[in-house]
Amino acid sequence: MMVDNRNELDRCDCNVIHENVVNEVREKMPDEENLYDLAELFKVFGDTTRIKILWALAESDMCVCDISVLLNMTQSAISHQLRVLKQARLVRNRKDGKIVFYSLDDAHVKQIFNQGLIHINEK
Amino acid sequence: MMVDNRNELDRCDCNVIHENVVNEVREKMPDEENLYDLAELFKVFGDTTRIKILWALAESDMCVCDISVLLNMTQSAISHQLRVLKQARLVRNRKDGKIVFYSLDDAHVKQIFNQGLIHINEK
DNA sequence: AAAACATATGAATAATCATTCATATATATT
DNA sequence: AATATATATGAATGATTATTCATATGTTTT
Repeated sequence: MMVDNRNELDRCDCNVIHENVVNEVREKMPDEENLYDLAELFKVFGDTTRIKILWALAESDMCVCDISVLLNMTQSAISHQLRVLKQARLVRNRKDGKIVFYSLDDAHVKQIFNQGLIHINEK
Repeated sequence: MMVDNRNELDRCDCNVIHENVVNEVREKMPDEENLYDLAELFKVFGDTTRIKILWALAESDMCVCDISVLLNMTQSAISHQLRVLKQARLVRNRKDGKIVFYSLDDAHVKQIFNQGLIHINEK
């Protein structure tokens, strides 16, 4: 009995229309892992509070309290988001007595943001 | 009676530590609207399925069915995500009979993705 | 030592959202 | 005309997550 080896997968409820296109694109797709990491990075950028924090830190190092005042949000909310940013290795912190200063830990953030703004303001 | 006009806001449960820093950063912050739009854009990028679709379309125009097969997902799931991408003006479509072809509607997407990959692979 | 302060964090809540399922629409084929 | 195909879409569901609240930790001041 012949095996059905068309490019038709169980999850897809339609037929392949352009098999060559699919195969060519498949070859050029980055690794699953890279695409996952990329989505995770953008997920971090996809929140107004975190965008604001990053933009602020691009201007100057700031302590948690300063950021809370700047964004008019509770210290707790800011601390939680700083943790997310730190886990994504987008910010780092240094302690000075009871004050903790945060700073940007990536030179590309501003560039990525500017690229995004270009898209937004284009149309 | 004196008005308390320190830079202390009701939402923040701590005192300003570096008022000058806060004021300087505040001046340089982009408009609230721009920051919101930026977060919205990155929110769209912050999903593996959408990242994959965009990356695929950067290689070649594809119909909905092709994309479903490529990503091994249902046509419905792909259609829903294509709608999100279209609303974000990241893709456009053209109809050819009963087939609908989607293509990238923005030249910067690939650049933004590459910047993101640089961050990911840096450390 | 006690009080005040800056920050961190766990649990709860509310909101958002990706996918699925069922079905609708539009076009092509028989 | 009837059937098959490609795509779109509304509702439901389950998962994720941003903020709040309460509280813990660590440091400084009195």
